[in-house]
Amino acid sequence: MIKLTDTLTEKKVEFKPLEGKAVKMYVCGPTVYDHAHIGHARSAVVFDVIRRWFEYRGYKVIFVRNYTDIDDKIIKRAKEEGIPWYEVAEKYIASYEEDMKALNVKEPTYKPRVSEHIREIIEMIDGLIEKGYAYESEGDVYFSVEKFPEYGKLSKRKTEELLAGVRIEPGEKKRNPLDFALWKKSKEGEPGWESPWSYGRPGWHIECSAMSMKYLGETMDIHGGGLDLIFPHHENEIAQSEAYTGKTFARYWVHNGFVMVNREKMSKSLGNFFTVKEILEKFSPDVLRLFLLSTHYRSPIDFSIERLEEAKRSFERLTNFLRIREVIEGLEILEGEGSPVNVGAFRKEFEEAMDDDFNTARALGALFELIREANLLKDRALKEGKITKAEKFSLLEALDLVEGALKTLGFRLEGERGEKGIEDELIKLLIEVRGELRKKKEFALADLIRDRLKELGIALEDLPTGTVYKRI
RNA sequence: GGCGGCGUAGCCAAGUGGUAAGGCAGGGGACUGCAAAUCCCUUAUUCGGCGGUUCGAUUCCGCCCGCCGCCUCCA
Repeated sequence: MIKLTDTLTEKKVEFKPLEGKAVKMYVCGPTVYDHAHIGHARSAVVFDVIRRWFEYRGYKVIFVRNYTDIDDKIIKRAKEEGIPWYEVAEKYIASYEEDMKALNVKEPTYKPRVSEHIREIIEMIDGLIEKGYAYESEGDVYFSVEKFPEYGKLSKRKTEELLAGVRIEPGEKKRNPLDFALWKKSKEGEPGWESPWSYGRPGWHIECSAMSMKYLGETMDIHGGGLDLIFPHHENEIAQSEAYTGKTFARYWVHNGFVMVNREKMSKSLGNFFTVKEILEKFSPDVLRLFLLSTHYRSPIDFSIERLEEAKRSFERLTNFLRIREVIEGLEILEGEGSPVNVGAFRKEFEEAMDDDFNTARALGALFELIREANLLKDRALKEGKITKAEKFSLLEALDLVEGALKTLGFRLEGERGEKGIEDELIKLLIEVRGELRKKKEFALADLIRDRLKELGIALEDLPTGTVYKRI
């Protein structure tokens, strides 16, 4: 049973799918006017893990992530760069996808773009006008918030309170200051599409409603995104969608916390952001992922290079463990039972943690605990040079669990088990030669091999059972 | 001002009405020809402060202090 925290009810609830063993999931993707930063990465990784966990639990996940490829910022950027808006969009979609691939975020089932769904959007706006929820005003179309009494239910705001803080702009075309645009008439020289109201473009919120309905139907299971989207974006999505269909739009709302820098939200406007690309130049995607998953997805996480350095060392503890496989393979088998590691208990703890609102921090904790126990057994066996069948089996089981669990969490673990290539064969040959030299106590030569290999990025470790290597 | 969240060891971070997971750093040890790496052990009588409920609270309630977010575009 998977539990998750639903923003709408503000409670941790049991997830029950709308139909069968399927999860219909929509996550708000980026507005593509710049490279993604770590905040975007967090959202992407968090929902990637959620998706992967549902799949691990046997659900078929239909995952939709949109691209907002037409909006004011993109138009502004196009002017700055002196290229058409669609080239800006194209460029940053490519950049985003490159990042997602690097981060090992699974490909969504659908990746709809706003500009390719204008027809659906117009249809929906038309329907909302027909039902009396929206009105046209000088080429713009607005959603009438007062027609939807439940407005504010997601963000826990009352329309009166919202009105109190509103400043009336001069030349306002809205009937009510809280009304939001469904369609915006294009200004001179701006891109747009023909519609019944004007040559214009969709407002920001309507796109997600129209596109999610196209791919997921009128009601979806999970709608996700960053906390900052709750108001007004998701609130508006609920209003227009539920007004349109008369049905529940999303059955569960899931929101991830912010990435902070010096206790402030990482954002474009504050300029305190690190792009995914610049971080990946210094740290592996797995390290970044471990950093992001070391805190519960709903809590804020403070970003810094120091934190990443910590995550890196922490990650090494995981991968070092995966490398003990070859060590235990070489041990002599001893009669008897011994004291095997109770791997099942750790698997249970890991799964329970993940089932409990995707508690990755707790789940990772369980893996670290297992690693300590397994290392303990390994060290003892290594000292004695012997291991019982049951113990060996439990260590192999532990290795499988840790490796499998990490992969389920989306870690790549590339190169952690040693690729089989000519390069590796050559390294093994050098290790063998060095081993012979060491036996003859020709340490100068042996050390030369070790030093030269290190210069090439291959670190040797002399263990009681032999020498192993890893790339650094 | 309205709404929401947070405050757990040097740092990061889980967690529960019954006496504090895990990671990093620090200290000690094992292993080693030397080294590097690795591994093990160890570090909170205590969970922002003050009251209350309770046999018992870090966990529930109230107040206070500090920090953050949303209320405008934002993952």
